[in-house]
Amino acid sequence: MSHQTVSRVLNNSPKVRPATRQLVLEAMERLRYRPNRAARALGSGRAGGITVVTADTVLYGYASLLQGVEEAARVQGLTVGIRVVKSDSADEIRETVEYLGDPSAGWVVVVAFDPAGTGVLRALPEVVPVVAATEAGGLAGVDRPMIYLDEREAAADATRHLLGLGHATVHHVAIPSEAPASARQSGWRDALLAAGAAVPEVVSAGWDARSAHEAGRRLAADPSVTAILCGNDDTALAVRRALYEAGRDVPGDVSIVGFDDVPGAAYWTPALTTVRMDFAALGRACVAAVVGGEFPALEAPRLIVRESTARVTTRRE
Amino acid sequence: MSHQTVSRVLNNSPKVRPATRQLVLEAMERLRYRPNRAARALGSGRAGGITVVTADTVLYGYASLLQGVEEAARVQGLTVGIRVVKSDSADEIRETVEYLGDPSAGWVVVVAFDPAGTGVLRALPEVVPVVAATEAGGLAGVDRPMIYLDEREAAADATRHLLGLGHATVHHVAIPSEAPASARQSGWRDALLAAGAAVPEVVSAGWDARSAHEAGRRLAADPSVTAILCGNDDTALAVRRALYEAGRDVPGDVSIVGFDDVPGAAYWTPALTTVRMDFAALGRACVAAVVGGEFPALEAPRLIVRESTARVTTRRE
DNA sequence: CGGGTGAATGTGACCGGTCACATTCGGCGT
DNA sequence: ACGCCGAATGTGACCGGTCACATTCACCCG
Repeated sequence: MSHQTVSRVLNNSPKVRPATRQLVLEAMERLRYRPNRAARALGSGRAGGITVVTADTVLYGYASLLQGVEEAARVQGLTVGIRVVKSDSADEIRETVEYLGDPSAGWVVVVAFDPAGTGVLRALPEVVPVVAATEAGGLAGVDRPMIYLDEREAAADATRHLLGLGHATVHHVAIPSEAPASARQSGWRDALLAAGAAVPEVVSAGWDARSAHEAGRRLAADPSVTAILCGNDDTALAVRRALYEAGRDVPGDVSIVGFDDVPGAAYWTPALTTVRMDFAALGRACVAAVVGGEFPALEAPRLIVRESTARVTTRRE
Repeated sequence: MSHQTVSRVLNNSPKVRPATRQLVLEAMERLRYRPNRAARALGSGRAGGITVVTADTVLYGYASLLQGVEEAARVQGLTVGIRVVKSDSADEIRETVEYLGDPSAGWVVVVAFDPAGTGVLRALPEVVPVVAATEAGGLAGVDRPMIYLDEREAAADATRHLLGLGHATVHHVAIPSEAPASARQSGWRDALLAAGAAVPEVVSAGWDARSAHEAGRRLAADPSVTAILCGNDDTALAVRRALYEAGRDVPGDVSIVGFDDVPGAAYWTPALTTVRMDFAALGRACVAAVVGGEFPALEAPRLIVRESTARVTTRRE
């Protein structure tokens, strides 16, 4: 029995008789043989693995996507590596791209939710097999497979929900990943326009709670704001805090809606009305796209109405 | 110039003249040469990387630790892989151990906060170089390097803080990772004992918000509980919700304390009094322990008093 | 029953480094 | 100027698979 035959059963090539395959499999079991991943990668030129490039590992969306990638990769027998790019500085992008240039990095999944991610995606040489998880709509001028969750309709739903509750308009606090033409913003804006409501200026916040809190303070100071659509749940948390500090009740005085539906959102007080985003499924889809396995259906993001939104009241006690 | 000399400068062996090294370095730059990681791993038998074994990637403690590992690994030029073990089922542990048996897995960091992690740690063959992030005190009967954050004193502090506020005793909701003799529980119990307070039965909860909520409901139903030390911040969130549903105000009627200090904790309403745990530093320390770099000082967990704890009132309006 | 044919298996080189060892170099003592 | 010795460099095998190609096998047909 030659090493080649063994190699063939490992890669389950069709050119091996079932009986022979069985024989090899038994021998492998008996000898407790485990193929060496490094040797495999070296010989074939490509690695049996995926590396995910991300700007963060703690934020819910990123962590959740990573979880999805890992899960899908594991069932396929693929290793998963992780590489964080903190910023979109030229140096950091260059280093990351060099790192990914090594064939043993394998397939690459870049989380292109932010400038760091998109920067890497743009700079990656043609030869590196990559798939990107992006904002809805993908990235203009990039010719790479891209997958996304399209939350445009859900954003519009959320806006209409608020309008339907009697709010004159809906304000929006954006997170860093949002472009002006992003699905969140355009869904929100279009719904406002369609309803003939005023389109307030977007307030921008960072990923950190502090800046979201600051954004919340600005809005809380304006008595005309009664409904806020927040870029994500973390933002909503800080905005709600700012509202509380200003003495404005949620949802009594102001209604808020988040994005993501973090695991605890249903347990907030008040429970948060938010848009559920299935980042883990997005991660699994990325793996399928890059290695070509079963492609899971991506459930569209949808609004989950809970307690943080309410009919506007004209109470003046 | 032989390939061997190049290999030597790559591994910065001392046996190469500075002038020669410089020459090689320049040539590498000119040729845009990048060493192939797979070939390196194959030739040397060991991989230049770390793989993190963890039961979860989304929960704050785990995600944060992973972030710390990645950061430290990246500055050392090490790759980082990730492998999740969802449960401590025999099959899953065996598969994970087999996976780690491959030399190209490199050094291993196992997050042994739970049965899955400790199971892998116990089953790992002697030859696999590993370091474990564990509960305070380490694991009995395991002869492996272990690093931990010792929150015993902080747990005692939190308990004393609550007692000092006039609460007769402090209840405790435990998370899955806690052993009865864990630092959290023994710190809490000892402080109670030292103060001559009753030691209530521990209420156990899972990682999920639902079970924490259920635990909270049980406590909320008992009018004698006025102070609760929660196993982590996520638990505290759900417990606080249960209290709210039962019509009990926080901190007016019941004071709660969490563990971890998740990024948003300061922005809760009321802001959460909690114990800050620096999981990222723990992750960095694991890398240092396993590859032998700069060992960062581990800051001891400490109580951060905010708004969710207050003096017990005897108001009966 | 020989020849032809496609499927199954074997052969040796090769991936890009590292390792153990051989060789050459450079400076020193005499 | 010679020889010596340790330091610097070069040589070839090897890690454990994969690849391209050669060979053998089994079976069918005339």
